Amino acid sequence: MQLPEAKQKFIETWGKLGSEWGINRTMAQVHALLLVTPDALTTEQVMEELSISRGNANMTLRDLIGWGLVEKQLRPGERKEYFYADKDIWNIARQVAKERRKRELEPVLKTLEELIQVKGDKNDPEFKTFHKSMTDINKMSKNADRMLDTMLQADESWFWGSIFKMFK
Amino acid sequence: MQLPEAKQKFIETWGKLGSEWGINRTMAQVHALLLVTPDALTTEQVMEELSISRGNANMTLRDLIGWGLVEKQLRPGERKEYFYADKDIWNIARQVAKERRKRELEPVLKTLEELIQVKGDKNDPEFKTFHKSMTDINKMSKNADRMLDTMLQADESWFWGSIFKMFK
DNA sequence: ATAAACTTTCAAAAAGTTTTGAAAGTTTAA
DNA sequence: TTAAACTTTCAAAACTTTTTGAAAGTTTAT
Repeated sequence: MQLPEAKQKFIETWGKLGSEWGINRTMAQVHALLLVTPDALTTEQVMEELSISRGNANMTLRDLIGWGLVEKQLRPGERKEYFYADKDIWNIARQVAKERRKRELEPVLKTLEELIQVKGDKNDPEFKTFHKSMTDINKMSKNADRMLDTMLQADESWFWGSIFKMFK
Repeated sequence: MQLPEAKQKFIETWGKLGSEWGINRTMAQVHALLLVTPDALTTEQVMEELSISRGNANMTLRDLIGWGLVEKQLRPGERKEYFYADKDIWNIARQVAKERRKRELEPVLKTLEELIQVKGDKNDPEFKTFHKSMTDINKMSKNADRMLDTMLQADESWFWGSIFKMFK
């Protein structure tokens, strides 16, 4: 397999993976393209490489910036904006975990707290089952939340730091 | 808030969460319904409670069985099939992690192995960036894979067992 | 102030996904 | 074997999400 074909395949794979995990396919593809490109690209180049429209490229790049995965670069003497992706995969994973925690885990935790407060007849199996499920899910989500929090600070954490080293 | 309303809200929340994570909304909703229902339900009851069609209910229940989240129960002397969801949230999480690992992580690892083999000019920045990204992503995915594997066996593992207890 | 270079917006269209429901299939009891 | 009870299938319809592209907006240089 040659480089251009391999790039194509990676972009396709990354896009598919993204969409399976609730990330827009094009966004994952643009990210993949930037990941295998040594230097920053313009909107124009992204449009060209992936055959997507200007509007789509622009929106997707803005989203990627919102996720903290891509940065805008300005070059002295040029009007065009260049887009560059951080290539450190550990930073990428942290960034994604951080965003999803904020965007998805937090709202669910809020709803669960509310649902746990619902009062009912302690002898009603319906109520008992409901209440137990809510309590259990809440507990586990809170744990996941705390765990993520700890892991996201792994740089500074002796404990997780040493655990991750085990997997290097 | 009263129980029926609370159930409704939970079903809605769980469905939304599911779709944000690449799981079909209805599937997540049916699962949520079964999670807050003490006993097994028939296809008919699921259709009724969620106002969905027979075909949809049937397919969704089959999918849930495929994910290992729901079991079919047969009652002596009855023709109908009953569906019951395991309510142990830790089992649920493990099951989902296990399935997604198999369905998504494994194929990506396979593709990455292939892309890492691609040969090229070691002085070409294009090639260098591509190769480094592939190697890094592969490393991290393999780690995630091994970590999941370890965690999925936590029951039998002294090490992770004791780590999880910290978060109880 | 003007025009060129570039970015952003958004309504409409296309693409993709999910749902429906009627028909076909299967199993069981008598 | 037949009919009733139940389950499964799948093409078409409904719905959701994504993409397009032309128009509007912004910035910069002269």
